[in-house]
Amino acid sequence: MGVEIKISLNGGLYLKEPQDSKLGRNIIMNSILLIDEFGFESFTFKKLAQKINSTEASIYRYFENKHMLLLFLVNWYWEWVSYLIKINTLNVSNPKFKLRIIIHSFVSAPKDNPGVNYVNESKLHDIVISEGAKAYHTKDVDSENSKGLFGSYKSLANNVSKVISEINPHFKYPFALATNLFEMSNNHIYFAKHLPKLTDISIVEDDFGEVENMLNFFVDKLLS
Amino acid sequence: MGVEIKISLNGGLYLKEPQDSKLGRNIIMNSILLIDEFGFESFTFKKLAQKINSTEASIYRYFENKHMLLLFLVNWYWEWVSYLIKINTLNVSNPKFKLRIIIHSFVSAPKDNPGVNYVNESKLHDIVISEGAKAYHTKDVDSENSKGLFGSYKSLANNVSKVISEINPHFKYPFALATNLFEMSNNHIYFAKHLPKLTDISIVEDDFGEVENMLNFFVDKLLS
DNA sequence: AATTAATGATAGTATTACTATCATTTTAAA
DNA sequence: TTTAAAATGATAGTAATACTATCATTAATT
Repeated sequence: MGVEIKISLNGGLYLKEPQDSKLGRNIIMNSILLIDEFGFESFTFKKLAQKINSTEASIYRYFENKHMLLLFLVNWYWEWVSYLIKINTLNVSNPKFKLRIIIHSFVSAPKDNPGVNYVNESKLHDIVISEGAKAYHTKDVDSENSKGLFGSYKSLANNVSKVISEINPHFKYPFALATNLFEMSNNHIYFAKHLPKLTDISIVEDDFGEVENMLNFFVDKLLS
Repeated sequence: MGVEIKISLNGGLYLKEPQDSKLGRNIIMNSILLIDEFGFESFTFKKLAQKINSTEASIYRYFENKHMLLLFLVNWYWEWVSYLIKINTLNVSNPKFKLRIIIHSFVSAPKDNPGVNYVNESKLHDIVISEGAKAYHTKDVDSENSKGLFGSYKSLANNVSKVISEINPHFKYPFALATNLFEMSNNHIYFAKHLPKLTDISIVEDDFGEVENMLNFFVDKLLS
């Protein structure tokens, strides 16, 4: 019943597609809860197995290791944001307006949006904020990148960079600005919560409006 | 012989001041080399002990664990950058000019600068770029922050934010811009090397000039 | 020369990150 | 409906990691 979204990801991220089985979806759902609860370092497949009444061995049949699982989640997240952006900008042609909607889509994505029942998008957002950078800060970046394991993020960045270039075709840094918007959003939400001296943003009751305003201000200034 | 710099850091970062003993300095020096070589995840105190012909137990007398060691290194790095900025801007009063020098100081810091013999500043810079974000993306941020373990970064951000506010007292995001300059610098150097589709920057022969140009461009636009 | 501090050597423990094997259950095909 | 195949569970085991503890030795200090 209702609309079902299935997000398709690079096959190199998993050993067996977790979205296609009950156990797989359970792994996704509860890994999000556990990583959010304990942090990525303290998260283990054993804990996850216990939580879902399964075994380590079974989880290893889906994911090579917890790093791959994190990569999977992060890619899932960016694909989902891409999807949100797509539907939110469907009939919008003005690029300036489009970029505003894009920013709103990824800053406030998890709040009030169509989701998938086995994914808590809000907690997944928190994970991307707190642990996302670890997904690509590895000794294996280059080999993982060549396998396309960062494809979702790259494709999103590419799309946003196109809108930026539409607004100002002479702007020299469309990709850097695009990625910087994502990184800044995540960073300053994190700073506001944990290292407030590093930002001017404050967050009250999960309202990321100030972040959105800041990004819009940056964009306006930079592309003028 | 020559000028000696000793960088003083929050005592909570270590169990025993490593800069004061031969073994301690050896730990610092070789941990930088090993983390750079293997990446933080694969770096262990055992490997380090072997490399310096010492023992795990001895290393544990200096640092609680490898996370603390990383925090120490990162703080050391930011203190060192602060020091560079201070001497490079000694007689500069124009804040716009000052900010340019600041940017140059941290982007190209490790290239041609007075250093400390037991620290390879260039490799330490690489570590900050590749692993730095892990220092504060932990479940223990809050408690570590309350102990002042991110003090060096915060104080640097504070100083830079002051210069930003001098340039434009009406600018609403001096702290966010300051930290964003650091994060952007590190991120885009990393992207240029490993995920070039995420940036417009390219780096040829360790010349970070393009990064510097980009940051200067951003600053000029945003503060105008 | 005596005392204290720093380091080394060695051993041991709990946890992690897996891999392997076989039994059982579920699903799909004939 | 039976049969085969695929998925999962149960159990065991291994190598490495992240420590802690104890005692011996060496170096520094008084």
